[in-house]
Amino acid sequence: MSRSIRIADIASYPGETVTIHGWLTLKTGKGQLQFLRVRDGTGIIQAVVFKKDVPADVFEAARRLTQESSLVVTGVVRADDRSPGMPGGYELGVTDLQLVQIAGEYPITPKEHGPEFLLDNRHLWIRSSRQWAILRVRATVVRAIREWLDQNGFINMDTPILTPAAGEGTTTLFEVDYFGEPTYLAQTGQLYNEANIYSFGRVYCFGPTFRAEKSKTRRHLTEFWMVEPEAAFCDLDQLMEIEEQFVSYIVQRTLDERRSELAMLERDIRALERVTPPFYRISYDDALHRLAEVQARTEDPELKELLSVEWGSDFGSPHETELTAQFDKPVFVYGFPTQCKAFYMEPWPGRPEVSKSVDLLAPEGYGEITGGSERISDPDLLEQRIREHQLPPEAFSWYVDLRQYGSVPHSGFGLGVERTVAWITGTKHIRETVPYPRMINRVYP
RNA sequence: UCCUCGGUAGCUCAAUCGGCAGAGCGGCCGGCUGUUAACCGGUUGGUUGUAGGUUCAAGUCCUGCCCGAGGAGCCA
Repeated sequence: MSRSIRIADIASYPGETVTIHGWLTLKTGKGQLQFLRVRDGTGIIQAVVFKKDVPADVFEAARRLTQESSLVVTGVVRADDRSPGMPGGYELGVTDLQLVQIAGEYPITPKEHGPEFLLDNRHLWIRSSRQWAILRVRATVVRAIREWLDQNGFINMDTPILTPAAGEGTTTLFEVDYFGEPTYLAQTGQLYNEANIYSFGRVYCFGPTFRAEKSKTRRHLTEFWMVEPEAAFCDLDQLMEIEEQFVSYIVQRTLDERRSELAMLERDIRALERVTPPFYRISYDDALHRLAEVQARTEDPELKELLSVEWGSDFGSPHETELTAQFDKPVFVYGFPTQCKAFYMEPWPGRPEVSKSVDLLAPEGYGEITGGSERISDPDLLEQRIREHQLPPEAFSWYVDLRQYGSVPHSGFGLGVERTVAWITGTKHIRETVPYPRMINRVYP
């Protein structure tokens, strides 16, 4: 009876006979030699079955294995530079092999496939090595998020997913029949966070959020995960300091724990190693000047058209791409026009047309990963803004109420998990950064 | 919602001017002692997205619809 081990720990057992429980990801047979690539969830290892080393029925079983067949394989661990895997450098000289199940014809072959086919087979696609690596990075990112916040005085305070018709306008909300009354899936926990800081000081909510936008781009999901920290006695400058510490920690923690996964994904590690405080800070006005320069320089008429932007408009994806191309790590853009941002943002001192808002743009064209602001603390101004935005006052009465009892300057931001994982892993489309993506026209599987 | 491109074997694709619907991979059978998406030989595999139209003849041309991809807007 040999010891059962995990492939991740293979380097601890050179020369020993061990047993691995897993699945066949790939097989290349060569007469009396069968190379089995076996996956157990923790890693991948090559198991070599040589006809003369095993009983005839074991060799026959190895020969008959199909892709994704489940098996229990026993063999001697030996170092071998030729052996692929994760971690590589070791292989298993098979002495025994038990079949658990011969898999039927597996649809995902080691060749190229299109996105529609892969998404229809997402329940199988997650077994592929690239998806495996991305989702392991995601798990680390999620844990790093909680670690940093928990270690820096933020307390986790869950906010509701079923919400009344509040939010920031109802057009992008999914409606749910709540015992005959319409309610909506949350698109933010921020307003509740603002209530919670008066009891806990610094809080965060972390969960799925929902946007019914008919977006069809590589940066959008209808269901995505967002962490939203909120802090009392915190102005915009202090918020940016929190954000850069937070994001840097997430990236560095991922480099510590998931370096080999990032290498599998062929991510440029050095670009991530640069992600340390301080980040660049530019104002909206400065950003506008930079975009005008790019626009004047470019000879691409299409780009020229896409980059035209008036003072007062929010940036689109082309603007973010051009801006972030000028920096080698994340850049804050602060001080957006009041008119293009949400109703609750504090005005800039002496410039009411500008808000104390800040977006964090990831480099390499990944765009906005956080959006935040200092919130209005004055009850009269807040009520005025609610009127200006024609929001139903009764739905926001509790929110205004917060400003009656010890109102303080406070700030917060939201960070999109999928966009962050896409940036860190170098994944083009965020649909690969969540196990089961929800997009317009896709809720299966 | 708008713009562009696409839909042919399980998968990825080809099919010239409208003239017999093909290849690679996968599967199956056989061969091979170091394969890395192995290789070699054989074999299997089709309601060309859908409904109409034009034509002696439509994968190919025309019209509607459905589905997908990339982008815009909006956003994290």
